[in-house]
Amino acid sequence: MSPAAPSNQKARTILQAARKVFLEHGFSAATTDMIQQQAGVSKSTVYAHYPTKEKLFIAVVEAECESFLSGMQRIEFQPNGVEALLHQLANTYLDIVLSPVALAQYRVLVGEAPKFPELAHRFYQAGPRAMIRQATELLSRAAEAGELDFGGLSAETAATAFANLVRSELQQHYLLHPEARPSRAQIEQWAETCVFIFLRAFAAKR
Amino acid sequence: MSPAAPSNQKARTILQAARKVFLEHGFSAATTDMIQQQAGVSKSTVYAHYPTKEKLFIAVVEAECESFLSGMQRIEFQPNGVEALLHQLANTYLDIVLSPVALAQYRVLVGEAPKFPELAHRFYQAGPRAMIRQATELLSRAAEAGELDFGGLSAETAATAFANLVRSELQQHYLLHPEARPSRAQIEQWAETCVFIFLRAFAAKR
DNA sequence: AACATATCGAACCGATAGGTACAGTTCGAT
DNA sequence: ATCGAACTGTACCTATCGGTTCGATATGTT
Repeated sequence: MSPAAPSNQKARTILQAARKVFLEHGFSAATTDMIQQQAGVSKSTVYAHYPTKEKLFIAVVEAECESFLSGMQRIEFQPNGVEALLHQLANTYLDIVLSPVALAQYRVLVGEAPKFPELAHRFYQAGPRAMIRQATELLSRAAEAGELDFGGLSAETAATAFANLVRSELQQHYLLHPEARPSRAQIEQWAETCVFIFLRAFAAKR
Repeated sequence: MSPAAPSNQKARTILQAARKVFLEHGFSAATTDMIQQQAGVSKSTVYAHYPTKEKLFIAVVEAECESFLSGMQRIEFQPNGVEALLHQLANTYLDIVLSPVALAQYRVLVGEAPKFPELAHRFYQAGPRAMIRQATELLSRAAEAGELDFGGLSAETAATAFANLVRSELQQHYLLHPEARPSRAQIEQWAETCVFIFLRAFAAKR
C-alpha cells in the first residue's frame, strides 16, 4: 500500500486537503488540524512535508496559479468572424472566473493580499493578466484582418476593456453572494451583451 | 472628562477603533485586544457595548454601509453634455472605489463573505448597486435628451456596463497590490478611455 | 535478517484567543 | 452625602492555535 514508499503521494494528498480547507475558510480561520483531518493524515506527516502553515498556503496558491496558466494556454481559438471569437472568449472567461474554485480562490487572495503581497501578484499575473495577454493577441489579429477598428486605442487597451467588461459584473455579484450559483443562461446573456457593446464600439465600418 | 456619562461616546470610539483594526487585519486575524488597545479603553468596556466580536464587526460594516449610501446620495451632477457627465461619473466613482478605506473594506468583505453572507449583501446594495442605480437614472435622462442611443439595451444594462468598465480594471489591480497607490493621472486616463469607448458604442448619431 | 524511511497517534508545549469576574474609581443626578 | 451607572485594570478561565517530540509500526531495499 504505502508506508515506506518515497511518497510524494502524501504530499499531494496534503496539498489537496489544504487547498480545500484554505479555499473554504481563508488563511487565518483555517487550522492545521482541519487540514490534517481532511487529508486523513497525521499531524506529524503534514509538518514532515511542509514546514509551516504559511508555506503550505503558498504552495497551494502557487500550484493553483500554475494550473490556471497551463489551462489558459491550452485554449485555442479558430476565429471565423470576430463575433464568434468574442463570444467564445467571453464564455470561456466567464466559465473560469465564475467556477466555485476560482471564486473561492479570488476571495481568499484578495482578503489576504496585505499579508501575502507577492502571492497576490503572482495570482494577478497568472489569472487576469494572462487572460488579457491572450485577448490582446487575438483581438489584434482581428484588427489586422480589418474586422475591428480600435479608433486610436491600443489593442491591449481594447482587450483590457473587453476582459473587464465581461468579468466584473457577474464576478462581483458572486463574490459577494457565495451561496448563489450562476446559471448558464445568465452567463450567456451577459456575454451576449458584452459582445454587442464591444462590436458597437469597435466593429470596423466597411 | 467622561466616565459616568450615559456615553454612547465610548461606543463610537470603540466602533472607530474596531473599524481601523478590522479593515487592517480582516475579521479572523483581528483580535479584541487590538481593538481595545486601539480604542484606549478597557476590555470590559468593549464587551459592555458589544456582546461579541462578530456583532462588533457587523456594527462596523453596517455603519460603513450607511455612510456610503448617504455619501452617494449627496453627489449631484449638473451635466452640460453627456461627455462631461460621463467624465464626472467615472472620476467620482473611481475616487471612491480606489480610496484606501474602500479597498480595505472590499477586501475584508469579499474575504469574509462566506461567513457573513447577509452583510456582504448589504454592502453590495449600499455600494456597487447604489452606484448603478444612480448611473442608470442619469444615463436614461441623457438618452431621453437624444444624446445617447442604447440600441435596444436597457438604460440599466448600459449603466451597469459603464460602471463595471470604469471600476473593475483599476480596482482589481489595487485589490491585489495593496502597497501600491493609484495616481490621479492613471485614474483620469482610464476614465478617459472608458468614456471614449462608451461614447463610441452609445453616442446618438445626429 | 537488518536497516532506513515514512508514517501514525497521541501527548505535549508555549502562546494567545474570546470572553468573564471582580474590586475599585469616577462622575452626574438626586 | 449618597446612589448608581459607566468605566478601569487586571487577573482569570477555557479552548484552541501552530508546532514539536517520541515511541510504535509497517514497509521496501539490501
